[in-house]
Amino acid sequence: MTEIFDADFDIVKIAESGQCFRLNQSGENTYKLTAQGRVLSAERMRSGGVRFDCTQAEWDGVWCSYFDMETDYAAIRAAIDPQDAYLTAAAAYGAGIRILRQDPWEALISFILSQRKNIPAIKRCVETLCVRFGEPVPGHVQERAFPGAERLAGLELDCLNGCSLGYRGKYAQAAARMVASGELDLRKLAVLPDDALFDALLRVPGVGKKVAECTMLFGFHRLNRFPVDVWIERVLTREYPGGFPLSRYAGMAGVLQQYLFYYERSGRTEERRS
DNA sequence: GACCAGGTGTCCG
DNA sequence: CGGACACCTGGT
Repeated sequence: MTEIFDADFDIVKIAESGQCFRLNQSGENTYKLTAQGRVLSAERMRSGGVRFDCTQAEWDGVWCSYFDMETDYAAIRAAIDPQDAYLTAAAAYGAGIRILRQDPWEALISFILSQRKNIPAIKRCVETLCVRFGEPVPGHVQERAFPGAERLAGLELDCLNGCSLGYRGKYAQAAARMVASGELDLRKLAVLPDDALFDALLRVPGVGKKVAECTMLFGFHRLNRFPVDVWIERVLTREYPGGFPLSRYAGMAGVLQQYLFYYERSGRTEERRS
């Protein structure tokens, strides 16, 4: 067991933030995450802390980095323009969200599958892929890891489409084959500058601007990226008709995007106005 | 049954 | 080069 106390760590908000699809509520106060070839349970304590069912060594070696504990999110919020009341409110509301360091491959496929799907549907098809094609997680009978590129690359399209991927099945298959063949080397992409990484991702079928941005932010931890989906688009037209001041927030735009996204999805803005 | 959901590729003008 | 439009599938 490891317990952390950090005002800037809210497992509920992270789970609801829509950045990852394998962190889910498993009990009244517990959440379960499958990632890093492991399963982690987290329990919210009355004390305000979060207790994990892992050793201190496992926390230090794996999860501390996965949850991006080295980034100072309070400092990012402190950098927000105090004149920007909307962003200030969104950030206060979303405090506790962190950008996870997800596996680039898993993020790439997950966001390819996300297009024109709602979050429950995305979670369902990711879960089905894992159950059918993923390797068991060591030490756990039930849990499956996210299937590797080689595994997906070897599947017939029918097998993929059996997981409710719809027209995205052929995209996922093509991406898997690019990665499995080495045509798309995610380890090499990881060291590319932002622009080059973005261009490389756009070459994958089914990856457009939005999916590339999400893959960069959530899979490659490029905190400067600012994915614009329909929710963010709504915020931008309503609150930032003159444009969002991206240049002011170099290196942290992605974090602010998460705050805006979470705030918009919560419906807080509408409530305040009615 | 029409319509939409955290888009993308394609085809028009 | 911007703007329609189709696309799988599950839910309202």
